This record gives sequence, structure tokens and C-alpha cells, in this order.
Amino acid sequence: MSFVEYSIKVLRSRGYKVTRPRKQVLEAIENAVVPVSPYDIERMVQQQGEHLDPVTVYRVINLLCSLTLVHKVLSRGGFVKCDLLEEPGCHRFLVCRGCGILQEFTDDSLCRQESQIAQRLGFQAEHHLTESSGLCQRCR
Amino acid sequence: MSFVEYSIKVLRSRGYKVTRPRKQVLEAIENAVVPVSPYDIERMVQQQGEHLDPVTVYRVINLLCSLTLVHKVLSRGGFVKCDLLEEPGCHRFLVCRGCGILQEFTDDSLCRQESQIAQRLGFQAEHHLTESSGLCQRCR
DNA sequence: GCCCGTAATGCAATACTATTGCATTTGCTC
DNA sequence: GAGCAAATGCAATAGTATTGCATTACGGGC
Repeated sequence: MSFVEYSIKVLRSRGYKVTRPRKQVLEAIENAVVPVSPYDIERMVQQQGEHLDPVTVYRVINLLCSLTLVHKVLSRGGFVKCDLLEEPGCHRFLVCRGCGILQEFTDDSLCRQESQIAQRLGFQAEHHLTESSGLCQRCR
Repeated sequence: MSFVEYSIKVLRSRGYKVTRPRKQVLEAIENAVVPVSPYDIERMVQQQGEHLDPVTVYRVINLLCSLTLVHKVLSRGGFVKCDLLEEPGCHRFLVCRGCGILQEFTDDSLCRQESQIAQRLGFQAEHHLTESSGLCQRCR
């Protein structure tokens, strides 16, 4: 099942409507290979000859992020589709500083280790955000 | 040695001038307990009856970040002073979702483990960014 | 302590990112 | 197909960030 199909299934199952703008945003993000901004998405949709309000893009993206169908890449300031749709745990990124390409992964032992460190420092960790930067195979 | 004193020493030793705006920014950041934006810093300085251009704040902060005297907390969108000034390695954060307070730490084994995972996925990792969120002792 | 050159700042303009309120439209249920 | 709530479009606005250029001021050398 494609990213768009899976996302639509999730939207329906949670009682959210499947609207034209939501499908437009999902398709744009599915086609993106590097993180894109809401305004990038607006442009992508316009280039298909269609119309879409950036405010709506923001609202759709917020929804998709809250459902973890889409992630914000903080170190890049853009949004990408989730590549680990049904995998539990914290989703983390490797980011290539050359081409900007991403690799998503999870790792339980990393989570455990980080939570332990947090505990030693008086924190109760709930979520671990990681964005490691470096070079991908191609850029090396 | 205080954060401001240490930072001034680093600036001088790298050939950067120690100017009034730079000292103003350093003092504002030293006093902040949660991440602050460049415009927050401008306001803090103004409340001392002094003047400071936000563009200058951006430039000073960029410099301080490049010297790792200051860090940007991506999940909060603000800047904090580095609490581990002379410690090598990747500086990571625990962020309390209640009060916004931070705890900075480093951990070599975390770095090794993450670099190993990256390698398995074809990446050569150079830097690891982590911001774990949860609750601090007080907020629990 | 003063002069000088260069680095740094102030100012103006501008672009990008993000949020809110309200009127209107549109999915979806019955 | 009608009706209702959810979602969208539009307008306004706030916050974040960058660039170019004229002017200022730091600190090295005398």
C-alpha cells in the first residue's frame, strides 16, 4: 500500500474527512525526496495546474504530523513523509549534508540508553528526537 | 570563570573583536533560563535602557553558535548558552515539556552507537543532534 | 594616548515561516 | 438528497531570518 493510500486509510479510521486539499498535500509529499516547506507544497500543486491555499497546507500538515504520517525535519526546516509507517518507537533521521537526502530509522536500545541517561539527570524522557548529519553513500 | 568571561576569552583568542553588542548578547543569554529568540534578546537589552539592533543579534548569535558557545534548541526555536563549554563531543539536550527548562549532556557510547547504526545504513555520521523531551524533576 | 585599517554595526528593505478569525464550502451520515 | 459539522479560502498579522550598503568603533602599531 502506498503512502497516500495508507494515509487516507488512517484519516478515515480516525474520523477525519478525506478532502481534495488533503489528497493534494499527501501526493506532493509522497513525491518529494528532500524535506519541503508548506509553500513548496503550494508551488508543487500549482505546477499541476491546481490551486491550494498555503494556510490550508499548514493545517493539513499539522494534522498529518499529529498522526505521525509526516515528520518535520527540524535541522532542515521542512517536512517529509514517514517511511516507517507502522513501526512503533521513536523515528529518527540521518541527514546527508551534501544532497539533503534522508534515511529514517528506529532503534530500541538507543531509546533505552537515552531514557536511562535522562533518569540519571532527573528527567523522565518521553520522546527522543535525533537528527544525525553526515554524508550518504553517494556523496562520499 | 563565568560564561561571559569564558566566551570573551574565546572571541579574543580566535581574533574576533569584543564589542558592545557582543557583550550585550552574551549577558542576555547568560541570564536566560529557557531558550530565547533574537528578538527576545533585543527586548531584554532594551529593558536595561540600552539599544541593540535585531540584525546584529542574529549576526552575533550566528558567530557564537559557530564557536559552540551558544546552541540553537531546534525543538523550541530558541537559543541557550552552552553549559558544557570545554567538553568535547556532541552536546545533547533534555527538554522539559512542562517548564521548558533544559539539561545539557554528552555521552560517548551514544555517539558510537549512533555512528554504527549510520554506517549500517550507508551513512558516515559526523554529528549527532539529540533533543529528548519529557518532564523534569520539579514538573513531575 | 592617538591614528589607522578592517571588522562589526545600524538601518532599510525584503523574504520566508506561521497563526488567527470569520465567512463559505464540502464531505459524510442518515 | 438534505442537513450538519468539519474543513477550506481569504485577509490580516506576527514572528523569524537574510542581504546590501553606509557608518562606526575595536584594537594593533607607533
